[in-house]
Amino acid sequence: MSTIFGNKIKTIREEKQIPQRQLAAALEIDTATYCKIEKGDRRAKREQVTILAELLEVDSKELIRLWSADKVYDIIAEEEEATQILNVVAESIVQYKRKSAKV
Amino acid sequence: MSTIFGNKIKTIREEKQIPQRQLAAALEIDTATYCKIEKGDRRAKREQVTILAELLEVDSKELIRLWSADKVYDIIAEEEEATQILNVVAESIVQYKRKSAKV
DNA sequence: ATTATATTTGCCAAATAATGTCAAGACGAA
DNA sequence: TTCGTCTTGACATTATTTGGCAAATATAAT
Repeated sequence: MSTIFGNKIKTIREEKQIPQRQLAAALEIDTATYCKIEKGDRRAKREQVTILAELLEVDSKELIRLWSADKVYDIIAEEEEATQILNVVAESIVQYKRKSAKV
Repeated sequence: MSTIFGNKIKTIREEKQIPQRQLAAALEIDTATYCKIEKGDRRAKREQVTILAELLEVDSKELIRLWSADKVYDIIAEEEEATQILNVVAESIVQYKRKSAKV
């Protein structure tokens, strides 16, 4: 699994010198599970990302962005034309916005 | 669920005037399931996409691209900053390529 | 070296999500 | 109506994800 998100929270946590144990407790999960989240073996839940953002004092939107990026990355990394896929998606988003703007 | 892929195969199928029943048989699934794939209620499996590409005589890479795009779209459509997420992913891909190029 | 603390890993069970089928309904054409 | 096609909902089955426990491996302090 991808580690865009995990690396980010790990870096910040280490900067702030907070043990995994403490964050795990706040998320109400095992330290082992928390560890896996940092390593990219487990995916944090959305609410957990929010909680982490508070504890680590980072912009939660930023974290959500990285967390989402991980999910996307995992899907397209396996594919040859990863970048083109992103283009297709970007296109679709634009098209959708056009439609909803009309309404 | 997103319908980038479903719409595509539906359009082509109709152009070619092939009944769903026939494609469903080729994919070894119920017509109901095939119908759902076109509607975006169910996701085709990767191998099924390949088979469809052959039967519909479309470039399989193209279809895979749309099929992947659907998956990505579903992830980020819910998020506010959908476009920024795509940027983060694009960035990560570039970075990964840099690293692998060095090796 | 020994103890204490922190992190990591493997494996299993529980929870969740996905896939597929069946049965029934909708729709249009003949 | 009847036939063929398409669609939908409920349900069963499967696959994937998630979390905890226990054990292993760092890391740090004494």
